[in-house]
Amino acid sequence: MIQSRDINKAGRNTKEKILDAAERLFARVGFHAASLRAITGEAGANLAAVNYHFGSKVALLEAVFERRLLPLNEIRRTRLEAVQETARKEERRPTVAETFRAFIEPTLRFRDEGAGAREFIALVGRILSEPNETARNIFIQQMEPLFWLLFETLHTALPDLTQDLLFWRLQFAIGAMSHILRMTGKYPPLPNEIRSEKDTEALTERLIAFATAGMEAS
Amino acid sequence: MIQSRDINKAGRNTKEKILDAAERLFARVGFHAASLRAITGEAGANLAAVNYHFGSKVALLEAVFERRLLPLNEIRRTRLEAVQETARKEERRPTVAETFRAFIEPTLRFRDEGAGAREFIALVGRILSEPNETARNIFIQQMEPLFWLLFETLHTALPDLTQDLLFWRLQFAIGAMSHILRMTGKYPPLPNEIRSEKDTEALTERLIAFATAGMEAS
DNA sequence: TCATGATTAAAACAAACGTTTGAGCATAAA
DNA sequence: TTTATGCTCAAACGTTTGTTTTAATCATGA
Repeated sequence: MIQSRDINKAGRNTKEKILDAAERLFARVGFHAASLRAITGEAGANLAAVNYHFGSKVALLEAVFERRLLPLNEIRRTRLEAVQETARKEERRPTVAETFRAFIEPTLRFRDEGAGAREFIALVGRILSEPNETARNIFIQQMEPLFWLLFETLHTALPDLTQDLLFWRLQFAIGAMSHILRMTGKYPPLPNEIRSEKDTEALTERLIAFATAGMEAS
Repeated sequence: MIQSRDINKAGRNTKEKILDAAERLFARVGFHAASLRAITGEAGANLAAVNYHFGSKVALLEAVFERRLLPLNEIRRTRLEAVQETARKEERRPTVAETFRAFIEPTLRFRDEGAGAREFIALVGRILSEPNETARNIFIQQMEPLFWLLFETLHTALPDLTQDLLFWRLQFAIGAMSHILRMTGKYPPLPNEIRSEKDTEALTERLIAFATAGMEAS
């Protein structure tokens, strides 16, 4: 009875299968357009299972976030603090490149930790541009402390920039990142002669280089 | 009878009021979430008027696009071609900065051409990240030739970049631009001590500087 | 003045949505 | 066995969606 949740494998599997399917569909078609019938259908579960296990659709979205965003944010927070700590010990300012690397590398690397993680990363990019406020607010709420840690680190890296200018340039960088996170597969107008670079590591380096140069623009 | 559409002022006003309201609501809540009842309600028109005047909801979206996107794209195309022409006459390569200026300046300036235009620009940013394919495809279809003109101009400006690298950096820049186009009002986690820079011209310069530096990153 | 076509109004349509209900089934504790 | 609990299931709930229909209203040319 106490650990019935762990013993009842059917129940646990249903809950996780719903989480997986929701992650996939939220990322692919957005929160609003992903119906509970489509989610439970893909999960092989009953329609009522969502409201039984999670309470509501938005609670399901929160659960999808918490399962992956908390660990991911923990990694990014740790790496950002490590950048600050290292720079402090070496009595220098953190560089913009290493700051962005601490943030971007774990984010894009997350894509290679299994199919579900890849869908989740696309979901992050998708939610950042969701028109629906309830969906976006859930995400922003979990993101805001990390955003300001990133902002603060960049501020010490670029002390000559006004906070106003720094804020907007960071928004540009976030826009660039979330845009490519959203780009799953056939997204852009497809170039035929251009080989689409799927390699995560190469894309990471390119994004870091782009964002760093943009932040440091004279 | 022949020009009854022009004579009947009530009808013309209804059609345009619907276009205005649709523009506003599509930008604010997205295509999917903007119901025809909300649109016609805000326009002060009857629900059936949309299907009478436009045929369907997606046709309404197309009409909203065509009213403003065609003139805007014409301006951007002309300016991009002028950049190429000027560089050719002066026997030099176009610069990245003037290329981006030709594209970004008309886009953001469009915001100051009345309230409706401002909503439309937000809509452009919104549609670029719409999960709904039908909505996005309508936009991409009208955008694609301009995208490749921009790509080609940047390619001559940066001949040392591989097409693959250029493509991705341009995607980064587009992501940055569409992100701020979407940022109407209270969008980002609001900084209190940071004065939000609303001035279009200043924002344009900042975006051009950021994108240019990113494209030219070593 | 009358007829005609354009436009609006109100109502209804089927479909899809999130959510709720209550019965049924399994398993563990008493 | 009996009781209780966790879970699944089919069915229905009331809304809301885009679209269609039918009748009424309006402006205009003959």
